[in-house]
Amino acid sequence: MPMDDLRFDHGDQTPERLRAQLSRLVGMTAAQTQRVSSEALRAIGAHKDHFVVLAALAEFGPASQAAVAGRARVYKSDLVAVLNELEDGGWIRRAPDPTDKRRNVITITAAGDARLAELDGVLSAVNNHITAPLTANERAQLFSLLTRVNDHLSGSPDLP
Amino acid sequence: MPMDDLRFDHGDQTPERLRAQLSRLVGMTAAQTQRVSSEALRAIGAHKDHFVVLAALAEFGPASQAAVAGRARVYKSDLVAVLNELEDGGWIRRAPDPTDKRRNVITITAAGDARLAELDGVLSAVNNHITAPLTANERAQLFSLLTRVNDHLSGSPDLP
DNA sequence: CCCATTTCAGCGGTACTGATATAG
DNA sequence: CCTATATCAGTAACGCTGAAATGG
Repeated sequence: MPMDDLRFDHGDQTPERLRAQLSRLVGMTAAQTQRVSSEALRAIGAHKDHFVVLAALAEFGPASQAAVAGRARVYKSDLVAVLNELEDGGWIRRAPDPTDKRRNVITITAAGDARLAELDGVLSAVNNHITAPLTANERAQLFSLLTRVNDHLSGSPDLP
Repeated sequence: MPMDDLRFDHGDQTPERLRAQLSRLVGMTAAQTQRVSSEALRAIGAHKDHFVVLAALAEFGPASQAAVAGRARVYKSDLVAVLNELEDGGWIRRAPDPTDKRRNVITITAAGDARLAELDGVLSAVNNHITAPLTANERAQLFSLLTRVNDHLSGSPDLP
């Protein structure tokens, strides 16, 4: 993986190195947001992967576990437990694919749609709490900037 | 912890829920940046905490472990191992405080200053790589927005 | 007696890797 | 024979908690 050889432009000799590293800043922010969001989700018996998986099913329709894993960007190995939990809640169905016996076809249920709406509500409240000090414009800016960084770093390779 | 009760403003009925959650976006970005940055640091035998601790010592001068932990925002319990490693490298000195026998006084060495410059260089390159698709203005914006979110979420309470 | 400091031991959740069995 | 799928087992680093020992 190539790495550009320019130095980061802080004002020159900086005494404030501690606040100057983006990798640290984004890491700290992620830790805090994850704490808030998983707290809120745990209160209703969910994890964050529940949301992504249900959202991927609602958006793209029924699919094999491998396809869902790709769309939700969850590792196939981790998806198994998530689907077990979602199945136990009655939010998805896991049925063998008649056309390819290796595959399961995952389908979201009506209860799953409702659950997704519930999770969406909780996460939206979390996102509002997180971005409380920002204006609507600034939220959109932050979102756009992070999306660009994210797309640049991931290049969307398939997860193993 | 209070949570605002407004719904997050996405365009209304969104089919793109997967890309619409800031908590997820910041989490994914953090995972990627951490992977890149810890890879780069491991190549020279360092972790990210090495940088923060050395930077805190360089910026604020010698201090007790508790003070360093507060400034670097590293848990006191985790700091112990970090200081052991930094001491083994000759980058810091750990000496008992004569005025308070509970404390160690941590001091950065000349070698530590050089090591800090090395780590700063590596991390700056990493940050440039991460923000490669952004203009200088956009980098500054992202930095400012994240800082505000971060300050809002942490409120800078002391770590245990 | 209570509080501060250092250290150790452990936990829970996350991203990630590898191996295995089954089937195309 | 090689590849894909679902599943299981396990790892590493991280953020964080709790308790013990020593000393103010």
